[in-house]
Amino acid sequence: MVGKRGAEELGDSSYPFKRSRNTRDDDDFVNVDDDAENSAADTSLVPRGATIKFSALARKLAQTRKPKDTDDEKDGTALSARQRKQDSLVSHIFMDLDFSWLHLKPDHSSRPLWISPEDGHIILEAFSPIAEQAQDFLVAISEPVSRPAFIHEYKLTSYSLYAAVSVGLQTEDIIEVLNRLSKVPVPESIVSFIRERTLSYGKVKLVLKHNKYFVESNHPETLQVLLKDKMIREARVHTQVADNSIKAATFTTSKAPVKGNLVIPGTREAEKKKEEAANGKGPTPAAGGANTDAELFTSVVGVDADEVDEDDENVHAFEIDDAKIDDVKKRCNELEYPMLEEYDFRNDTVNANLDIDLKPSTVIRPYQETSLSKMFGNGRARSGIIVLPCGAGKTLVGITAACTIKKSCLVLCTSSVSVMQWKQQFMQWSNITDRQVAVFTADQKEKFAGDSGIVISTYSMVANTHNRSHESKKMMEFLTSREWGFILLDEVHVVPAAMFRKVVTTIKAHSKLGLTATLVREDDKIADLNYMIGPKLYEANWMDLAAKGHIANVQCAEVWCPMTPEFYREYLREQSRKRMLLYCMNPRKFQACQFLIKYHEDRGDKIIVFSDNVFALEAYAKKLKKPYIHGGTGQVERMRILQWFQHSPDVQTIFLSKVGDTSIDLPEATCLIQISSHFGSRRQEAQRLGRILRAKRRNDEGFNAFFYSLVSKDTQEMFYSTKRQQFLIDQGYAFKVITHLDGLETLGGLVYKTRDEQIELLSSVLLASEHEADPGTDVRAGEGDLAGTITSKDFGVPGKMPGVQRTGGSLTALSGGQHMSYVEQNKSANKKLAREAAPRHKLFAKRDKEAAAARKASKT
DNA sequence: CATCCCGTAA
DNA sequence: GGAGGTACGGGATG
Repeated sequence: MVGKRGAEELGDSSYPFKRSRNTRDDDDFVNVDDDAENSAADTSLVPRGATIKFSALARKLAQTRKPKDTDDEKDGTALSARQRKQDSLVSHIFMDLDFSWLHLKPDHSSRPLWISPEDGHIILEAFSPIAEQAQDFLVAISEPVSRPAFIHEYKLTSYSLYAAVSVGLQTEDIIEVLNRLSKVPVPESIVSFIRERTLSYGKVKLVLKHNKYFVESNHPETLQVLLKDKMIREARVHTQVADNSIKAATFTTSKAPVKGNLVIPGTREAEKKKEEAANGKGPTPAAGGANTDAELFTSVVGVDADEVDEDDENVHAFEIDDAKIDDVKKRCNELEYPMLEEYDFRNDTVNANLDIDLKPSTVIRPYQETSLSKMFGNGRARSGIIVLPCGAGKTLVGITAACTIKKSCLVLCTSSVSVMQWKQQFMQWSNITDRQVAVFTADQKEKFAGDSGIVISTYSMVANTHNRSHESKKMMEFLTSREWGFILLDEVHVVPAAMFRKVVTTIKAHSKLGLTATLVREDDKIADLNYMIGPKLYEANWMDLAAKGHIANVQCAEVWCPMTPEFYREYLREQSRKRMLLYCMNPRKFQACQFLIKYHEDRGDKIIVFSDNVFALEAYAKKLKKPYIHGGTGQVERMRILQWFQHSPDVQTIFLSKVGDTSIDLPEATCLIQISSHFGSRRQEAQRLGRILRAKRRNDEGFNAFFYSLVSKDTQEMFYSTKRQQFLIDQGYAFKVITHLDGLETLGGLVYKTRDEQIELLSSVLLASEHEADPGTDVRAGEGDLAGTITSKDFGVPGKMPGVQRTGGSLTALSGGQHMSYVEQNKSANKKLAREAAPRHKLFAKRDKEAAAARKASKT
């Protein structure tokens, strides 16, 4: 709905909803309201594929509509004829998505939700007084699709309902609350969808016992159902012990999965406990503890959470082969019996406890508490994923979780830099000693002392199975031979990659927690996380956090830089691979960049300029006399530049290539400029924005951080830019379009001001791109060599990149994003312009000749 | 440290 | 619907 979202839409195929619209015939909703106010238009959702404009139009059209319609064929009155005509008119606009037949509740205005009967999309009026509560609830049961300022869109999916169930919500409560919040009665299709999907959820568990995996259930029938599946049957391991009913030895079932007196450290509740203890009162039984969960629930739901009566005494289980865990989990998901992974860590007597706690001074923020309460809601540790924006303290959430579980813990990150950061954070926030935190990277292979501790490592270190040094082998043995209480997966969105997913199976852990800021990938693998790690337990709303001051408030802008005529002419002539270089090196973009740097340096901002293209990066940095770092920059040099940037008032601006996206620990910056950002990667865009979210609040104005994308007008860049912004727009960020920078012309020392300078630049660009085309040049070797332009044979072929253009139905339009839609108008005119044998600058005459000669030579 | 190889993103 | 062909990091090795 919001452009083409593909990758992150979970469980897309799983809708049983029919597209039929016979409801009109078999219900009498339409006859209920004689109230003129309840015109048909009000009952229409803002449907998929229709714009807001359409709905306004529909309202107008339907204003005269009388509530009675359709079945009075026999009347044949002029009225019903007119009605039919109008109906068909409206229907024509909405096509299949005309939901005007939905019955609107009399007090609909006080209810914030619209529910689409067809695809499970839920629209929330974010301006409603109870929007915040409704949002809490919706986040629990559905996937946020888009959350701009006023209208939020969510979507019910199998996975989201799975998540809802695993956080403790029950089928009827979900339906009840939905109904309470909705302007229309929850459509039957939705009710049955929820029932159907939640029926089997939570019935099967995956349990780790004595280093072996068991599929466990209270209902032997369920296991029989699963065993009917060939794949699962083959994964089963037959043990000599009684096959079907292993009585769990250590931590089966006992009783009631209520939160009991589990206290997550660092929370207000923990504070309370401490006070009580200090007052000598001793812990009041079930003080706070048992309540907060219920409170949380009731505050949202308005009904009491029933005591869950699971667990009769007998638990049935069968063992499965560790190598096939991944497949079995996947299969179970497909069979609609997703396996819960819960770790009853407090009753685990097999694995040694770890003496770890948060430092008394550490207090966690409300949203961190919320996300953790989803994880520990029933007193056990649920596996799952927590999504928090960068800079919102993901690390602390992970550490707090580790402090709650108090068992051996394995932390996995993407780079060795972040390994060190995690260690440092562990030392900073918790009372863990240096000896208990072991680091496992290429240069450090430590083991912790004692029988429990924390190991921090990288994915590649653990996933790599071949070609290991002796020490690594020994270390791996250490990691794989033991049972881990808890595994923390940093940047969890990388896990679905073929290599990294191996870790999930090779390491045996009772519970897993994935942390990420951007749960999107440009491929379709993100859904795999659901069975690999677990459901998404919590996803923060960036705008909320910004509003509450936890992360910076960012002003986003896209700066449109027109191409100079010379550059544009070359752009139109060139093959796709050189095009990109041309629009990166557009002199006007140079100027815009210079202007913005100047402007923000004067304000006292720290500025980071990103460029994916190393050639452009160097050219810009050298021209504007700023330090730059790219992949080829040595470690020492990097540190020096970063030190300058952080401490020296003289260095306010640095230029970074892709290195800055990951693994460089960037100091705080308040302004970010992108000069080349290719291939619409939403994750990269979000990650870069995250670099400035830590910015401290400044009191003097509303925004305290700035994010600019420089885009050459009328080039493919516009196209990718729009796509890249999608994620942020869905998070509620509004991109402003700046077409003119005030005062740019008068800026002193403006670069490439004269035409001659521009042409010189152009020729150097063309020279470079020629040079780059030489076969056999090692891209990595050359400093100053043109290190690679990304190309694709589809690059720039119209119609070849589906889904990048924003479609009319997008709610993101409401965020101001509609200005972003970019379609290259009148392409044929462009081509024509390019074909016309306009006189080119004499500088290129020679080059053209050579190029022609080269082409000829290669043909023969 | 440079070099290889591999893996990843998009 | 899928490959694209590049910048980058990590690990192992000499």
